[in-house]
Amino acid sequence: MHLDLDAFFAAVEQRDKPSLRGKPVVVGGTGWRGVVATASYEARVFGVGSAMPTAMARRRAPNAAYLSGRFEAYRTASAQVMALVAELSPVVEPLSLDEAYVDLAAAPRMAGLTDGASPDAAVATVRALAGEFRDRVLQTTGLTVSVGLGTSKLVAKIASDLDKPDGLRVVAPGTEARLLAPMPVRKLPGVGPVTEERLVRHGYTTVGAVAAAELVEVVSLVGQAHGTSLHAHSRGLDPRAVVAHRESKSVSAEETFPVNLTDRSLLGAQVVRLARRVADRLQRDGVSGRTVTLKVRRHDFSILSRSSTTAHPVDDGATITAAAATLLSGVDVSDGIRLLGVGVSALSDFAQQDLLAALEQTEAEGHLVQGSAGGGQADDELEEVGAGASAPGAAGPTAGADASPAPYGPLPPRQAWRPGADVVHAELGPGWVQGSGAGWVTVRFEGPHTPVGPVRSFRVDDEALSPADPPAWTSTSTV
DNA sequence: TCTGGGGTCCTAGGACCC
DNA sequence: TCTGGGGTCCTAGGACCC
Repeated sequence: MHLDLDAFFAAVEQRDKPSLRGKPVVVGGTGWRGVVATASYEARVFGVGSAMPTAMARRRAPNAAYLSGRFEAYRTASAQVMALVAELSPVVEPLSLDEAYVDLAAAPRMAGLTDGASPDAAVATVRALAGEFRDRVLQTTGLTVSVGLGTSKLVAKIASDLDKPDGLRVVAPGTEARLLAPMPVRKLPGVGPVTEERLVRHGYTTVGAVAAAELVEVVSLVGQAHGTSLHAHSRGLDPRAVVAHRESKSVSAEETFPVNLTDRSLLGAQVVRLARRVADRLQRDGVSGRTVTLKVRRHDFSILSRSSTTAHPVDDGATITAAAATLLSGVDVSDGIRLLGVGVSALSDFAQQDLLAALEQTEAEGHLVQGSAGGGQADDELEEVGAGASAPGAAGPTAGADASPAPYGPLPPRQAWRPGADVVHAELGPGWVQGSGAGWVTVRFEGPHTPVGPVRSFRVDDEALSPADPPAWTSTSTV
């Protein structure tokens, strides 16, 4: 089974904000350089879609609500759904906050039905199971989910898209190739704009056309690995297993600036911030990595990357900053830098290493390893890799004090008063930010279980107004 | 209209080793 | 004396996904 929450971010917003139900809602970057993450179905009518620049969306749907997103609320809703998924089967592969594969062959309810002995019974059982699951998701989260079921990941994923939104589709065993054949090649996961163009240019417009081609022909068009899987997928074949626990292979942070940057000291300060974010997450996850990568998007939108690999894994901000700053020093920034990114890959399990190193050291020297939080590397390693840390603004031991001034331009609007954010007023209670600017915040006072609420405006520094946690959504059904 | 942020996987070339 | 073939690791770029 493949499941996919419908217009997930926008749906959570409409659930929690009664005044937005039935209205066009766009979640994503709300600044000049923002893009759309999710558009509600009402917004899609206007031609607004994912990955579209927000500026374009505003032209197409000027009356939509533009919200910057509340990831805490999305994470909570996602966790609730994933908990329900876990009741179906122990083998679940999450793809993102709103998508997952479930191996129903490992589900208790399917015992004895997946050996092909009785396809009809299997289809019936699977349909009932999926239907009940969808009911439970709606009941406990207030969200609709589309599910697809089939004999492989490929088929399940394509199926979940067919009856969207709020859909349930089962593709019976043996009917896969027939279902796929008339579809445009672009429908196959892994076929993007470039591959589509290449295939269509050679006459392969439908999945069936690819299925009828020789493997060597497909491989010659799109490459060995891609060609092999594409050819199999076109025939409805997909041997990939549902993998429950996938180790992450890289950790990165990147940021597009409001204006292009050419000043090296400003860029250096950004490298420090990004490296610190990456280090925090590495330490939180208990991993470290040997390869540090600097990503640069230039004024013309082209991307350049530079990487360096060290002998020992690193996870601390100062070391990652030093490596990234050295990489940046070799990049021409004179034409303007639009985005910087810092990443760490070639990850290894830090926690285990840490434990071992600490144990050895304790035994050998009779004291515990000292170091930064989560850091347990031998001191000489840190010195070796960190040597030559001459990054502009490279944080020394005083790092952590977060009182640094904004590195460029005017301060952005307070995080707490971004459009869509949850707030609470001392007298008027909970609400959410409709908009802010010119020293004022506009708040609508309503919650997931209230009627559409009233709007009031306040000075941005009004002490009665403060940021709030996302409102709790409680099941309305008693079934 | 002017393009986010977090990832994965693949390819190709060069260095190096046996 | 000039040269094979296979393998690993690293770097850079690119397609694709949500």
